[in-house]
Amino acid sequence: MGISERKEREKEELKKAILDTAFEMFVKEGYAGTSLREIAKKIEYSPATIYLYYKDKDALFFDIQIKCFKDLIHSYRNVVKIENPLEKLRQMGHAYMKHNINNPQCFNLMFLHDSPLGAFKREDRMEKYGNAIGFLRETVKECIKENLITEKNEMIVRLEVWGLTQGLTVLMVRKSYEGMGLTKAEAENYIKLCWDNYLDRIRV
Amino acid sequence: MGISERKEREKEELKKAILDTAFEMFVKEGYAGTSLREIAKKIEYSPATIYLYYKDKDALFFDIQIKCFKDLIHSYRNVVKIENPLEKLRQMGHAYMKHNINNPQCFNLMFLHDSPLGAFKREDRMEKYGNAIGFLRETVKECIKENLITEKNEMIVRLEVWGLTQGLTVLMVRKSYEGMGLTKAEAENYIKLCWDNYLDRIRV
DNA sequence: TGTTTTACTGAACAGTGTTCAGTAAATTTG
DNA sequence: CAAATTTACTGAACACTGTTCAGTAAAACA
Repeated sequence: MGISERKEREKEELKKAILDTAFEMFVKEGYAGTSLREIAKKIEYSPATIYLYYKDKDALFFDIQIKCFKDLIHSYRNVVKIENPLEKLRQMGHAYMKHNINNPQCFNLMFLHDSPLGAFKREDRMEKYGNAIGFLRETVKECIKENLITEKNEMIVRLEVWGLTQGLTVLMVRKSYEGMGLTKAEAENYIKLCWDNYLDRIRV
Repeated sequence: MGISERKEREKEELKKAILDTAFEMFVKEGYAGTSLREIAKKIEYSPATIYLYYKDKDALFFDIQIKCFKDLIHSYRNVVKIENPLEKLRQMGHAYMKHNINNPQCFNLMFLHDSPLGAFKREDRMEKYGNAIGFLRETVKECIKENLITEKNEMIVRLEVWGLTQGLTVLMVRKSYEGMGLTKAEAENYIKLCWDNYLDRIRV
């Protein structure tokens, strides 16, 4: 069965080529700025061919989002090793914000772009950022268990942590700091201070 | 000069008709889901006519954003009267989140949609949410001045407040709470708790 | 060798934002 | 009042977009 295996391999290679090219363009130009025709031209196939591998633009976009989430989770690789849960939470926040500020378009695609998310089943979505959510949940749980923070309601902490880091990131990515008379570098410094400040306040 | 005045009035009426129809559609269908041809059809004019009143779709969208910001600021009308700065800040946050949760598409258009914002000069942007920013700045300043909060760095407080409320709102609008196993009503309750919690922690 | 399956494409459809020559009516001018 | 000009608008076109589908070569199988 060597032939059919080779064919299978070739198909997967083409699918990967589509995905990689699409990723590059989505990240550079955003969702609206990326056209399937351009992707097709870059990989030297007809636009129709893409439809043999992806149902439509949103199905392709969904896989792009997954790739973005994988990259995000990968940026946690040094954080997961940290012993102290509160320090782990702190580094997690910093890693999260830093990664997204450095990859603003990925952040857009993951959290800010709207339409296609709703088109997929809840389970599909779950799987996407399931790991990231789980990591946060476990770390918060450890912090409470080891009596490192004053707030004992796990959900409250999770929402505050997520809300604050997410909000500060949006502030950076959308350049809202400009309206406050800050440069990007200044704002980035303040963001870090905010996050450390918050953790210092909730620590026991 | 009654005639030219009438003409001027008619022109403004048509411009308003375009804006109102566009607002309705932008809020219902989002930026991408709104087409100038449909707007034109609704007001019973040719698509080309819109271009006599707005340079392009983004110029129209810019005015829509201003309308959204006006609505947002209007939702503060009962908050501004509050005497105690810290209580004013609290109600401000609640009003902000409530308004945006009830008008998620406006929130999208104001803060989450990306492309056209960058196309306008900084001063134009400033003017848009200038009042909202100013209101937050003044309230925070009062809180510090009257020694109501422990943190004395004005910018830190402003960023934390904005970041947290913005982040919690994004969490609601983008339904991230679903990934945490919460219903919308539950999440909305938690959000409020988070915000009150935060303020209780920074109060002196 | 003939048949079927596979992988792909060209052309078309319906939609988009945008431009511009042209037009009919209203206004101003001679 | 008639002619010239300005005003407000439009139809048609251009260059795009996502998407579909009949058709086609080549490869695999019988």
